[in-house]
Amino acid sequence: MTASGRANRGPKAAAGNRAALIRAAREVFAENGFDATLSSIARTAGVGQGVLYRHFPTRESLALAVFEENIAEVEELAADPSSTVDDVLAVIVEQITTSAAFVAMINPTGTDDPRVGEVAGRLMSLVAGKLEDPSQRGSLRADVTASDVFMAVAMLAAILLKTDGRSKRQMAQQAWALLERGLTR
Amino acid sequence: MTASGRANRGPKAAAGNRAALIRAAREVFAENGFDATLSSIARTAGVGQGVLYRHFPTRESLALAVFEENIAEVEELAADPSSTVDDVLAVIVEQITTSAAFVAMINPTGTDDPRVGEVAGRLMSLVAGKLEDPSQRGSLRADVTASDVFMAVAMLAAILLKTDGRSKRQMAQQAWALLERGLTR
Amino acid sequence: MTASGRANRGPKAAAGNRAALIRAAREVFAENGFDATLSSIARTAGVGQGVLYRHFPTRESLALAVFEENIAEVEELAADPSSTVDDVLAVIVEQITTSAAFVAMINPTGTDDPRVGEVAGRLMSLVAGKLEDPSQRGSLRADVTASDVFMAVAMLAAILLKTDGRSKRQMAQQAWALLERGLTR
Amino acid sequence: MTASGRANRGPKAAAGNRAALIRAAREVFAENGFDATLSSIARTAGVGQGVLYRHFPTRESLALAVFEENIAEVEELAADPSSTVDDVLAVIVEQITTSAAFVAMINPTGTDDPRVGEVAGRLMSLVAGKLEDPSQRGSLRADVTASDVFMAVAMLAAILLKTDGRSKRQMAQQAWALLERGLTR
DNA sequence: TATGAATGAGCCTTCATTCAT
DNA sequence: CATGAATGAAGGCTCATTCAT
Repeated sequence: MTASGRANRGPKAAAGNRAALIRAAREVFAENGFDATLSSIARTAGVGQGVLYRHFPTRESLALAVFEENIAEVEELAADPSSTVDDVLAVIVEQITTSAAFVAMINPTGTDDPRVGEVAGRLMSLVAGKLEDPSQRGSLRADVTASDVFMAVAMLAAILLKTDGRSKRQMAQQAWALLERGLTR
Repeated sequence: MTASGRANRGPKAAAGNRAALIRAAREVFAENGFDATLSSIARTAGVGQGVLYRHFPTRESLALAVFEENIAEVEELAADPSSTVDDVLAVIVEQITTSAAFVAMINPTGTDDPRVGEVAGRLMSLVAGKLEDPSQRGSLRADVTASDVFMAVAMLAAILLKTDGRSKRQMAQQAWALLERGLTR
Repeated sequence: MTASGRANRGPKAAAGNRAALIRAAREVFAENGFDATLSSIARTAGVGQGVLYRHFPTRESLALAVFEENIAEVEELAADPSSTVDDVLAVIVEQITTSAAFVAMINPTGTDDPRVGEVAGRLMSLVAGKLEDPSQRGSLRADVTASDVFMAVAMLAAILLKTDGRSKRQMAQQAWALLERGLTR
Repeated sequence: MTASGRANRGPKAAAGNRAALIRAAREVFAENGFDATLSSIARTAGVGQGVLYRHFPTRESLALAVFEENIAEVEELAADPSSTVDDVLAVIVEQITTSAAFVAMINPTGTDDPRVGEVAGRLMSLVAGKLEDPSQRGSLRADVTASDVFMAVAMLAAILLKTDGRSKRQMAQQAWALLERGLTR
């Protein structure tokens, strides 16, 4: 006989649990910031603590998983040569607005996990690539570098992380308007 | 039940302790953000927890003390009608670069202490006042509001908070250059 | 960061821990009053602080658990229409003698937990109900109210709380004799 | 030069300080119960912590001092052969109602201070003496002993200690009415 | 002798992490 | 493999007590 409450649904549930954890993490991170308690994530996902740790031994690895879905969307868009940096940024800004923890990745600080840097690097060079092609550069000023772009994104993320849930949308708009002005003409 | 490690250095130490606490707080806030642990501040200052609480009953009162001199400098400069918003911002940016937590004050979130809001408000209206006078407006664009200005400052602070000590100066320059471009023409 | 002294005895220990906590709480409450430190209860039970909080998130919930069986016994007896207030009081007095903190419940002061008031209210109206029926009133004087009865019980409990373990039984007898005389003819 | 705020008023102030401490203690004990913080007493008295400790090395010694004034009044009354135990009790009840900490003495528990027991004993034999003289016995029943009397007083005190300041007077009346009935016919 | 600052122990509470079942 | 209880470290805060001045 297994534990008590929820039954052990066997190996088949593993994939589902993983997905549920990612979904829960995205939600909880967005709600409470990147330093939300791991318990709350497990609870939201409807799984035990152990499952969380089995799938994601560290907070970063979890964030990474959350982030992978986001970066997939960004990379897909960027792969399309007809999209501009403006378009890519629009997506990123939208993602950050929804789930501020997305940033904790883009602006990797205080973490040792090398994969985090790797992912950030991937995004970075992706943008750098587009910047080099005038047709994909969008409205960004000529002297703006990928580093500038990421800094802008990081600043947006950082401020959203400290912004109350209700005001987030509005703050995102105001802040990005300012940053965009700084990046474009 | 008392003294075991550190000796009681007597009342004479009071002023020194207060100063040490402020110094430590400035350092720790800058390093770890406004939500650094008070214990770490006490530890850094080399005093017991009690001393911290005696001098600063709340986290806010400590922050207030830490930034008192910063604020004084800003207000002094702003009082001079021949100074522009640009000048004021230059000073603020410099202060933030040195001690990033200055912003936690300017962007008061999650605090009930009315004095914090009061100080933030003072700074805010100080800038607002200067913005209204064309001769003190400096190079800021016509549609830029005090709220925009503070948001920019908050973003700078937020990113510096996540920046490694050694890179701070450089990051501050790059970031502020971007933000300034967003605020000015 | 975890385990060092006591070993993790696993989930199987849960029921045992809960019981140990209740036992410890009963003992410690009786010894030191309702404002005993929770740490001492955890220590007495031989569990970590966390376990205590997991099982009983608040001091009140612990007290409630402690006195659940006491209350049950009282209510059961009271439900029998052939029992008198005298009988009910005899049981309560016996319980108090064993575990004085029982009263802290009956005389709810300084708590916001509605369940405590609810339980106290239940006991109170239970006695009040019996008082209204002459056949169940026992030997209590006609002008004695439920409030008088509970005050008497509270006084007994209060004094037992300050009485040394060895003398408790005797003190309980002497005190209740006096109080009973005050309540009856 | 002395410390900072209040000046060192020299040896002459000693007596005054002692009196102020006693007055403050009586007030604070009555307000917050016997476990009020010593700091609050010193503050109320308008003296430093050190002075409190100089005059009263222990909480008990302070209580003792507070009590001495009370017992003086009681002894004076009792010395008058025309007064009855009823009269004496009336005074004690009044004192307890005003300053519940008075009890902490009468029901000496959890203290090692021998003087406390001594004082309690003095009061006890004083009452015992009056009980032996029918003309001073008042309305107390024949089988009531001094121990019963003190137990009653202790119970009153104990319950008042847990009673909210505003309801004290009323509670005292109700409780004593009950106890008195138990002591008299 | 008085002052009041300093000290640290101790309680409360929350969580990351482990591990028996 | 999943569950969820157990553990204890850590941080916040309060106070009794000491002691330099």
